[in-house]
Amino acid sequence: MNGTEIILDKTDLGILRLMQGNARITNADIARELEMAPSAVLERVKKLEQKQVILQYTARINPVAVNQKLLAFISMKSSEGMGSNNTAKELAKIPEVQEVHHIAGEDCYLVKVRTADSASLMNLMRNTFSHIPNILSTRTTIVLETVKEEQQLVIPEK
Amino acid sequence: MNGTEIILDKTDLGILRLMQGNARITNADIARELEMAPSAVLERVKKLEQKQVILQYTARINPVAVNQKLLAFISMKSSEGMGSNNTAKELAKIPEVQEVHHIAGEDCYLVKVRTADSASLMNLMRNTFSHIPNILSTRTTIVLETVKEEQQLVIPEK
DNA sequence: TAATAATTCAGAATTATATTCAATATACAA
DNA sequence: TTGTATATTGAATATAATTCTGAATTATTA
Repeated sequence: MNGTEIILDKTDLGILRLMQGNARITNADIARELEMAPSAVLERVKKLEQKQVILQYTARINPVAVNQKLLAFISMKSSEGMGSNNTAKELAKIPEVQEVHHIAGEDCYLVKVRTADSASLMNLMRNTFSHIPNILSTRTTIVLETVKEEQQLVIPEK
Repeated sequence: MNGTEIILDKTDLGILRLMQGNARITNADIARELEMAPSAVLERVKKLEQKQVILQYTARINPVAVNQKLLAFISMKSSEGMGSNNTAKELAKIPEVQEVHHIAGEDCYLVKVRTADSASLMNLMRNTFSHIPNILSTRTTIVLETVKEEQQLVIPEK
């Protein structure tokens, strides 16, 4: 028992479902949907934010519209011992790096990167990745086509 | 020239930057930040939505809070010919599947999946993936720790 | 069990924001 | 330059957010 357990009831899950689908939904609309008072919705939303159940409200932007056409996954081996993840933390600081996962198996990290094009990916690897210590090797996989990309979670009914 | 080119000016990019950081920011606050009238912000936001520059407003939810503790990447080979991506489309329909990418190289698809635990991943693969035709082989990589996960884009200044 | 405390909620009042619209301004092309 | 389309402003109005209070429910403790 570490005091961090989070218990969410049906109403909370309803709020999360609505906000995951549309973060700009008004409290008033949530209230109508869930048949409660807007003030009560507001209270719950604030609590969900405080408890870090809601991590962020974000607008998903079309990468092509802002000239970020290239998506790549990079597998990286690191010479770091298990337990420390400084390499990962360094990677995480890079804005073009969207994800850093420590994975089971041969390769230590899986890194998701988005840049304008392959040339800028090269630059990023040469200028930025190369300054991060402990990277032994990298294997870059270019995405040719993205069929689905979102991180909507499956929120339980209850 | 296909009429679909999107030209964004400094103001649009400013709006996108603010909304990417906080989708629940008010138009009034955007207006203050960018020194323009709230009504003008509203118009631009609507256009950005129409043009599909803004794809969605979403709340990022802590996966642990809604019992989605397991994250995995699955490499899949498909017997489909290049060009058709029906397998990918089928995969995309599955709610637990967050991403489907067609990648260059040996494996045809990279699939990102989130479930409650390894048992439910097994169930998903046995019950759902197995019904999708043309999948020749899969290689599942379990994520041990996620150091960073977001899809904030690097939005150019101008 | 009874008393107390903590939560949760609804509703009214206030404040702030969204939205609409008409009037200007601006940009652009002929 | 002049006309045309587009974008912006500012005022008015409609909606929504927020605060607060008290009532009701739920948990906690003696």
